[in-house]
Amino acid sequence: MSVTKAPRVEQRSDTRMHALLEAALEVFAERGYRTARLDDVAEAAGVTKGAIYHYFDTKEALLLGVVEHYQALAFDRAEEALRDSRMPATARIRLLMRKVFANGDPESGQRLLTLLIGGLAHEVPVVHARWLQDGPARLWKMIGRLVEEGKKRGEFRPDADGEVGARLLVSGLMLQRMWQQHADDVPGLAVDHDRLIDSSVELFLASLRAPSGTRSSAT
Amino acid sequence: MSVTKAPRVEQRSDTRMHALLEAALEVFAERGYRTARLDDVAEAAGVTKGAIYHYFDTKEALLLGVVEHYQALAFDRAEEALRDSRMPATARIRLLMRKVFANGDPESGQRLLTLLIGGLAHEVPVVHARWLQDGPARLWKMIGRLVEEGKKRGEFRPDADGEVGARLLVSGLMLQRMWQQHADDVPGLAVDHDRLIDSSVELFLASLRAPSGTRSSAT
Amino acid sequence: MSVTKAPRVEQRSDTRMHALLEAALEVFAERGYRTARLDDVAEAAGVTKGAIYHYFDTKEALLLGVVEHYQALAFDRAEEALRDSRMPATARIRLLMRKVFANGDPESGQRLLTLLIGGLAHEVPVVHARWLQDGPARLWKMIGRLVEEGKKRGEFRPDADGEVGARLLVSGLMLQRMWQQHADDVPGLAVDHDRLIDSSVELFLASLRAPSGTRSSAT
Amino acid sequence: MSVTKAPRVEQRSDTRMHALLEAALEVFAERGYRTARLDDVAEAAGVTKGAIYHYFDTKEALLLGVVEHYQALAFDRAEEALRDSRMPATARIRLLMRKVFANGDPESGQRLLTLLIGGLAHEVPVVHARWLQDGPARLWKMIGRLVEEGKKRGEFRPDADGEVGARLLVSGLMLQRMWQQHADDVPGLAVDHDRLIDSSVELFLASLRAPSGTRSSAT
DNA sequence: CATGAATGAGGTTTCATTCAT
DNA sequence: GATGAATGAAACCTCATTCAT
Repeated sequence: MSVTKAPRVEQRSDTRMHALLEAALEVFAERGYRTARLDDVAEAAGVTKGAIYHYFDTKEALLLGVVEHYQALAFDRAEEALRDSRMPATARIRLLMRKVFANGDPESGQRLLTLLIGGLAHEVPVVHARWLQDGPARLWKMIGRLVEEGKKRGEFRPDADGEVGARLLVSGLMLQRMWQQHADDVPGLAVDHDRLIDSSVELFLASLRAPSGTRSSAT
Repeated sequence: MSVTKAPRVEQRSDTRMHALLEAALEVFAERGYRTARLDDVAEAAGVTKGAIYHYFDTKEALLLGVVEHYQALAFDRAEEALRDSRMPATARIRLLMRKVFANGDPESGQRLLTLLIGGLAHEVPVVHARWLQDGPARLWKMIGRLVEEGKKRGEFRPDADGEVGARLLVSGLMLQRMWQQHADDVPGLAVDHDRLIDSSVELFLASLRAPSGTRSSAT
Repeated sequence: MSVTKAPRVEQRSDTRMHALLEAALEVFAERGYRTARLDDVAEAAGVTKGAIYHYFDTKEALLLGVVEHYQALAFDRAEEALRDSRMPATARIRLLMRKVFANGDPESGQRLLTLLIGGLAHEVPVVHARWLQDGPARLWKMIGRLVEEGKKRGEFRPDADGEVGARLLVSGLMLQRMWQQHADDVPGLAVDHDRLIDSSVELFLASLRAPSGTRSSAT
Repeated sequence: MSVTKAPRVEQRSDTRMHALLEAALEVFAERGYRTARLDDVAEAAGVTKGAIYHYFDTKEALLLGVVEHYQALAFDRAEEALRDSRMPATARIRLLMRKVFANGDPESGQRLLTLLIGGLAHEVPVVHARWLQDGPARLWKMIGRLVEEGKKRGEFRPDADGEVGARLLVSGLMLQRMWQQHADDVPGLAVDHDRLIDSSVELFLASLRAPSGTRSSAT
């Protein structure tokens, strides 16, 4: 009997946990971490404030939970993209960026970024630093490695500063995406989401590409 | 006591005002707008909390003062860069980006960005939206116009998405600069400041450049 | 599961009850009644919080249970001491105090006192008043009666204020015992437990004793 | 002008401070430290809750302020009693106990004891330990020294355990006094205040006194 | 009987803003 | 103009108590 009891509890716990993470992302991104009240999170999750404390010791722990959860999701997609193929670096970079930035739910992606890039640096420096290292920095290092591969294969010119390029691509897309959340308030801010990603990636690739005619010299 | 007060009210006011703006930038950027206490600003400016209310009606008004002051400074430099020359678009873009991002006091530039990109979106949406429009968006539109010019002159290939490129350049550099403030806590985050700007600009220009061999091969 | 439950409900109930009382004394004395959490009591008793409510309606009821249980224990010993003998008052007082204060488990005695003398007065006035009446006051009245007996037999001088003396003896010993729990933190606080009791009783008796040689002269 | 400003501020500050200390003693003793709400203290002092934080960083700091303030007052009286005289030890002990326990405001004395003996041990161990050391323990050591003097002069018998006696006297009186606050709820608890002190001291002295007629014969 | 998730009232602490001096 | 004491509205967190399973 105790065999069947445990799973049920886990099941329920997991469901609630998940609901809390979603609600927290929503509210934190909407209001900002500091500004957001736990009451709001609770309400969004359909529970009362106190219930949150069954799952997270502290407001900050809840935030950390959110960050880790969604970061893991994003990198699962990212690594899947890289594992799948033995395509040219160019194609793999395109795929990687699509997987990371153009996921099914653009809303939640924007939200997370708004939350993470914004205020967190001051409000919860530890969480912020951790995210910076395990998120953006990790991503541009992935791209950096693909660029190196591409250079070896002669796809890219050997003198391009791929590291900085990768940083620019990642940071630029992130900030643009975050700002899209304010598209309504700032005239001229909105861009089509797919155009943003595609053009950015193509420009990035173009900036690295070996000038035509010099294909196989280099390295 | 009233004898000495009258003569240089304006003078003293301006000095105090300036001291307050500097102190506010410092404290807001250090602690974040919400987290920062007016007591701290007052202390940094060498006055008492109540005195702030002689110059600014509200904490938010103080913030707005800071944003406008430093934004004006940045765009004075920017427009000076554009007005000065009739050089090729390539060169003008280089100059513009240098003026905006590589100003004499990298500290204060970083600080301002940290403040503005960060939490402000949630905490003071009005100020944030205003800055977004008058700052970053204005800058990438400037660049966008230069790109159009360059296309007309044959410096750039006509099919490049200059608008998105300009956005990426501006956003990417801003976010990278902001993150540099956390270089100590996140291993592998630091980049040389000049390399960041130079490489970014060169890659941006490279991505727009007409493919070698075609066109007239001019710089 | 329901197969094993029925047979020894009573048995188990009593055991659980007892475990709860012990655990509650331990936790209440350690942390204080208010500060102590029912979770802690439950954990110390090896059950879950909810289970407590099968035995006690309320936290306060649990406390009352503890007080009555241990108070009864103490007075069982006390009355046994008095019933046993027809000795001189002096000897009976010695015996009484030993039974009450020098019981087998000095730990639990201290704990109880710590709990009862401490904060209870404010936190649970009803329980406190009840304990005061049925515990200390009852004890010093017992002693008072023994003193009266002693006076009649000429063991004690008739003008001694036995009532106040008994109060002083009881209160003094209780508070000293309670404070011994902090012997580690306060230098110079510790005293040997037996010396405390013996010396106190002897001094009390000496203070009552008829002056030598002046047996019948009074005042 | 600044000459006259400072004193006035100090003056006001001191007055408020004092009002807060009095109010805090009142409320803490009435409700217990934990149970007491800062709102109540504020109300009793005629200010709002927030104002307390101008004078004390924390609820605990306020408590510490109260303890130190009233402890200092009590020991000022005590030391004055000892300094004044070259009387026999017997007389000095009587005077000391009177000064400490029978001060002009029996209410506030009781209150303080109620606060200090009660719950503090669990709730604010640091403050409690400090008080124990600087208050009761210090007092019974004072008495202990007087007893030693009295032994040298032949006032007291040399074999009496003065140390334990002093402890008993101090603890007993304190606890009795504290309990007097509940005299209304517990029948038979009340004693006349002066009788309590006088009889206690006389019994204490009697217990130490050399048996009549055996002045120099020792043990 | 036992569990443990959920509730919700309550209290300390912070800080922008006001105002008498 | 400047001061700084006072206000009072939030917001996080705790925990006794309930109840469906």
